[in-house]
Amino acid sequence: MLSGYGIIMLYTEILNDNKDFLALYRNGRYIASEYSVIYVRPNGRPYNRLGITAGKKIGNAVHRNRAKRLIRLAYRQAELSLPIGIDLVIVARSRLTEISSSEYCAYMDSKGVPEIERCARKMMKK
RNA sequence: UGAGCAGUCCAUACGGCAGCGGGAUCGUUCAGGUCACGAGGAAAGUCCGGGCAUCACAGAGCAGGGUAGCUGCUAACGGCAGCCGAGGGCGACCUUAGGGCAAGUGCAACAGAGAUAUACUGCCUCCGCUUGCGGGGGUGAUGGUGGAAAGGCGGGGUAAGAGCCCACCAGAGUGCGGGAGACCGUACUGCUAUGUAAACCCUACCCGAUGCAACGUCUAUUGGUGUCAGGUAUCUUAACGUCUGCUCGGCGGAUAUCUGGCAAUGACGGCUUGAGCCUUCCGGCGACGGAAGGAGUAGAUAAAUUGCCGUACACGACAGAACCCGGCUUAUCGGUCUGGUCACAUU
RNA sequence: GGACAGAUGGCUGAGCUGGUCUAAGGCGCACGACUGGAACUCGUGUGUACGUUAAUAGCGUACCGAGGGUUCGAAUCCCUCUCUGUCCG
Repeated sequence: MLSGYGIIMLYTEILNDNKDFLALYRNGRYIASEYSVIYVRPNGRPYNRLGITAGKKIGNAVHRNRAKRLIRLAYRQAELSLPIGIDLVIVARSRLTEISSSEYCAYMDSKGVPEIERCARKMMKK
């Protein structure tokens, strides 16, 4: 239903309200690595919501754009294997600009997705 | 051949697969297919100048801000071009906030006798006597200090000295000649005037304020808030509000309360063809102007150009549009071409 | 995106109508006094780098975010950058 929106394909909307970001930072679970920090929280909706943060620390506008692209790419590839009905915020870290996209996709496949699933399941039970 | 100077242009290229943004079109009302297009020379810093929009417009003055050789170019500029002066370089050429302290005021620490006017050490002379001291006068050459000591240097002159006089140089004024002008050249006069205006200031010229989160249209909720209109009560012709900060002046009577409308939220518009770019010709030393012809859809809104693979080489820097232009400044791996200069060699 | 502020020792914070006499003052730190021992209080000292030196002493030079300029002289005035922070109907 939201495919016309572009960036994200199937079940995902863009998260763009500052309140939602703050709520996730406070109440969500997080998975940290040297490339990124992923915040997860169930939202009780029939679709997912994704937010990306690329702060000033990462570098100039070119580097920030690259970080966002990499995260979007990785999310798109991992989307089908994710549970539906969660909010995600991915915060980029400065190491992310130094690696290639395949490296980050591999990380998401092997570690990111299972961790997100685990966190989501735990919080759903509550 | 080497060194160096000034400027122009380019910003890895090509192919394959997957993907993104708005648009057109097919299809159908919702998936999707097809097509072409899709970041920069600085998109940056926000340092200037405009366009555009809203507010205010009877204006006038002061304050405040900016610019600073001249002539031009331009929509405009603190930009650019040419020229002048000063400084640097053998040279091509480069640098230059470059009006006025000779209108007034201020400041100039320390040092030094003395800092914008003086007399410590001196030099000369007169008087007195205890004969190397005291007093009067002349002088600003000498000594040291300082960023700066009353134009500089040499000669004449003198008791000693001094633009007191003379030559040359620097500066000022006046006349004449040249130039569009900044200025340049020259003659005479006069006898000289410290630095600082990126100190106040003076002179000339320019400047209304706010910025696309401007602003316009539609729309949900109306409790408070703001604002506009009307009613009621109170106070009065001076206050208050507003017009840029102030003054004059103009406009609105003001405050409280009640009723009604509007605003916010969200969406859409503003949003991209523009003082635009390229080529040729004409005018101009040039910036630039004119004419003819040609090419050409970035317009997002947590924000689009990417990921992977292959080939080639110089192994790829700085860096991402957010209303739009003209500059300036700063960052930048390198490459390309053009025009001068100097040195050496050969002819 | 736009409009504005600021940057001074380890920390805080004056100096910003240029002057050479020290970059005030407070906190902190070190040492000493007070005490049986501490705290409080009082006193003295205390930035960094380089050079000199046997030397941790003393002396000299430089440094007020960075780099230029004006000036005899700059923390102060002017210009260009860097960084930090604030505001937006």
